[in-house]
Amino acid sequence: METIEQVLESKNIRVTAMRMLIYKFLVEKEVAVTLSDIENAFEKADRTTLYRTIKTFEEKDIVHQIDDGTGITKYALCEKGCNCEIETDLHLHFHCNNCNETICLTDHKIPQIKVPDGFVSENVNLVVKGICDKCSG
Amino acid sequence: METIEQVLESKNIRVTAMRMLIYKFLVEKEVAVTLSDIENAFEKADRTTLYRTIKTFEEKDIVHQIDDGTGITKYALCEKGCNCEIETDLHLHFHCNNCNETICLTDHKIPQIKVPDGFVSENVNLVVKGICDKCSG
DNA sequence: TAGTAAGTGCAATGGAAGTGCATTTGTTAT
DNA sequence: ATAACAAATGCACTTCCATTGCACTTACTA
Ligand SMILES: [Mn+2]
Ligand SMILES: [Mn+2]
Ligand SMILES: [Zn+2]
Ligand SMILES: [Zn+2]
Repeated sequence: METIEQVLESKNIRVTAMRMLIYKFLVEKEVAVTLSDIENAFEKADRTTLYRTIKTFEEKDIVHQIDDGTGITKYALCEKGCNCEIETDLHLHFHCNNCNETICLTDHKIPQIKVPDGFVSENVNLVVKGICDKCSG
Repeated sequence: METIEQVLESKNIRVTAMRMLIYKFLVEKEVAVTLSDIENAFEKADRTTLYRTIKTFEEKDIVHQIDDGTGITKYALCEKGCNCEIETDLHLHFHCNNCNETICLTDHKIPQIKVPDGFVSENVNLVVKGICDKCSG
């Protein structure tokens, strides 16, 4: 089991208190989070710091951004061994219309999508909306 | 061939100068447009009017909204006989990373997406990003 | 341990979306 | 045709999220 320090170090970013806390927060949350979510969890910290921390995490492929159509960008930890660097996010995302939460369905890869002649597909964003398992129960 | 008046009347909204102009603008554009695009095309008109016009068009299923991941909502005319009322937008959208334009691929329907047990899929947003036919030529 | 680079906090900005209210325009009934 | 009503438009203002500049603090490294 890798420690948080080890994760950060392996991504070549400095280990700071703030970063460790935010990383831990993301691990514990099982759903994608907004910047406001993080803000609410760390009221003593400055918004800008949280913002830049998550941006750094994004650049270093620690988290990936999710646009679930709510208009607010969400973030979730990349899975171990995910290679965002090479191609973006192959898995699909599910947004619950009831509880308003968004989760990564990392096991559900996006199928090959055909595009017309002349078009070149570089990546695909796929968001399914509906009712999540917790809400449909 | 239906006139613009006839289109608007068939959707039960009042025919006004502004609405006809915006409708015409949308027909001529072959790509999805932002509110700013419309704003730039009609500098004499007030933003609010344009905003509310497009919202009315959306409600009446004259246009549909597209979230292509750029963070700015775009709009495009619904195809004749498209039934947005029943289910949202079955076709996929293509966003060009080069010219930054987004188009409807109305012939390319979104495939059935499997979700895990307990999840209920209500609708799907699928955006393919890459290079469009004009830019790849 | 001094010097440098990176991280953090505060203040301010910008863009897009949305709303309240007064005015104008279109529709309908007399 | 005109009055009465409803819908459309214009203006001003607000809110929310994202983003930046700059000063200060903390962490690395020579
Ligand atoms: Mn994900
Ligand atoms: Mn479309
Ligand atoms: Zn739910
Ligand atoms: Zn293009």
